[in-house]
Amino acid sequence: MSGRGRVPSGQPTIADVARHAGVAVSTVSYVLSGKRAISEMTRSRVLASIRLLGYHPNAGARALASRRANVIALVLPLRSGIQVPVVMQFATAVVTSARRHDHDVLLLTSDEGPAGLHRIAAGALVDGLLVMDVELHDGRVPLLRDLGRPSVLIGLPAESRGLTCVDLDFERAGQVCVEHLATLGHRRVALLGAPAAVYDRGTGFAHRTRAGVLAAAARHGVHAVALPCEENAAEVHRRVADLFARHPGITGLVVQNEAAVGPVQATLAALGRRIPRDVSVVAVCPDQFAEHTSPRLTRVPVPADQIGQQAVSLLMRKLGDEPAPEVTLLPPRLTVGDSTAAAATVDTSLP
Amino acid sequence: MSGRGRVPSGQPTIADVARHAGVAVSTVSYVLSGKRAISEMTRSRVLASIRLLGYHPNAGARALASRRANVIALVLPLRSGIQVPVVMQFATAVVTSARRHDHDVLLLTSDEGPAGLHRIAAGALVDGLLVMDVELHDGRVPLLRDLGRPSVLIGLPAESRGLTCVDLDFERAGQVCVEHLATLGHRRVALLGAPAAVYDRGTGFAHRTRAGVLAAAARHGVHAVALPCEENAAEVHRRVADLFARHPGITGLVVQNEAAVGPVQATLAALGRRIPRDVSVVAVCPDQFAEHTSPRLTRVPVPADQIGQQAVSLLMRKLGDEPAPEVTLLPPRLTVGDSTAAAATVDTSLP
DNA sequence: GCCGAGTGTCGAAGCGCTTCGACGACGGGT
DNA sequence: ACCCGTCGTCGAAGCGCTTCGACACTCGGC
Repeated sequence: MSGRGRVPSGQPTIADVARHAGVAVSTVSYVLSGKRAISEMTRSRVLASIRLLGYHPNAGARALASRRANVIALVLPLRSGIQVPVVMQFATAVVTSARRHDHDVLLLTSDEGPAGLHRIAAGALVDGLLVMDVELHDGRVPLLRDLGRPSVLIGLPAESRGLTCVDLDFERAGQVCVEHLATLGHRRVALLGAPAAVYDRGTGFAHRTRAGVLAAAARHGVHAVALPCEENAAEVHRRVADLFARHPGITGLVVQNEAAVGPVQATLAALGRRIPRDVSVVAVCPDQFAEHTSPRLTRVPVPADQIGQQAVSLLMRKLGDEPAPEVTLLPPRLTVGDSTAAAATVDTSLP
Repeated sequence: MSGRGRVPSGQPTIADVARHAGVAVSTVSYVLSGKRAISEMTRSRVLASIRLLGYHPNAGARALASRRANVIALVLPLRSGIQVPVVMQFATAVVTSARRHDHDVLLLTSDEGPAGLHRIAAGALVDGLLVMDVELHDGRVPLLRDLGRPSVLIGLPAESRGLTCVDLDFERAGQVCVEHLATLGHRRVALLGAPAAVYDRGTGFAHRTRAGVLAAAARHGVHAVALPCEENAAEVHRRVADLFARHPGITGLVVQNEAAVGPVQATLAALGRRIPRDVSVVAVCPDQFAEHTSPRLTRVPVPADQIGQQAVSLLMRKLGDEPAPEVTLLPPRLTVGDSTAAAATVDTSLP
């Protein structure tokens, strides 16, 4: 036993590589980082040794010395009313693009609260943060401001100064839906929005969509009602039946809630209203989902991939101390399916 | 300017705490880790300084010195046919319980492949791995074996020796569903399983459920057919209609696919078969989902929370060098809803 | 009154990496 | 022939933490 040595980790270290290649440790480091010129000969010799020994730099040591962990945090919502598949799509998009920038992703849930963010950021476990599902008046915003680490929000709080935010332009999305219906001659439409709880906590995308719908309706002389919409079949049924009882002339529906689409279809069928003959339906939902319903939905997809990618790019820019725009809103794109058609002459004799 | 010093990070270090509390650095460390006895007086003085300075240990330094990153990797599937909400539930359960063990979670997607796992593990970014959606003959299994880091699989590969696996006992789940139907007097049942692609790649849970269904059926003298089931409405409709055309006597349905439940209900309605009067339906799906359908489903939930928690516990045990069982199968629990009832006298005059 | 077994604390040696300054070797301008 | 700038490499100093051995003390037992 040689004194107080601990057991070696087993993994080869940069010193092993240096020894094997017959160069200094720092040279190996520079080969890896490219921060100084290295002759082609040395370079290839070092790389060969690295491959041969199966060397992987120790993340902790690297983080300690360089003050960069090459890890970003992804703060996901765990709340009710979130659109699970969309969130999942975000997450994978974020992981994939982060890897493309040579970063890994640490998964946080908001339920550890501000303390969690603080712990992570202060402990230098991550270099920057990506925060999803931001509310209009989000308590985490001031925290992010003085966390001392770059961050990007997915979503748009009421006050975005000094922050970096990315999102779909939900207001435009709402407008686009209504404009599509208006063009088809619909004069009375309704928005089946997010669950009431989502509006209550002031989640941006729900409010902005509603605002867009109402604004576009007003502009085009369309009568519009907006109501929240829960995700379970029974409740959807009740709401939709009630809606048509009150407003029998409605011929256009904008559905914001992927989970509600199925029940809405079923309810319309039960009410004897066919899609798109009697009622046209536009949904805000993933393309993949829309393609699998019958009839195929006319929809405005939430481009989770793009948003995720964009968010990562912006965060990387900030990590590199480059300036980043405060607000990036991606333009919505409406894809016409088979669930919308020209408005029929109003037939008030419908049941 | 004092020579070659770099800019200090801004965060207080353990040395700052030690100085402030008037003790040695090592004493602070021992207060934090509890690995040596510290007098109550010193202890509280140190803790006060920590709080006052807002000290958070640097994760990199800690990882480097202790050879433990206090981070585990969660390897999520990104494939088609996965049950997104269930995966999400897993993920959150894992994050939450990991935090309870003072660990964070690094999110990996399998699409970086084995190289990704290797990079992470060799670089000591994580102490252990949690791998989801394991296939019967999963290519990652041999890799995990010689990765040199503890791992726990969620799912059950064909050969589980030397591994640690957690899952719902899907075989029993299948049995329980059939037994429930058999007890109610059903004599012809069908399993609408996972999408064909899921069987093709040999995903354990799908195969095991099918085996359980068929075995229980045989044992109870029930006639059973099992068929894969895609997730889009049109396809479901085709399959189900075809099924009843071929086997008009079927009165019991086991549906394994949350996404298929809605379309199945719609199809049955379209075929003029009422639930549960004409057809009883048992689903393998989350409780929350089952509660929101009408009628409320009889179901065997996948206890994603429990599985996730259990997986983390096992991984922690392995990280502490304690032995862990190779296979942990959680017993399924059937909850009776309103979608199953006693089999009606066979009425072959049905359309 | 002395020994041995704790207790509580300290100092120092790393953990594996990055980065800074230094320095020899070379080459082009004058 | 000389100086200077550039290129390629090296050595060493940390980064902030854990952990080991050492070293006072205190206390009970004989």
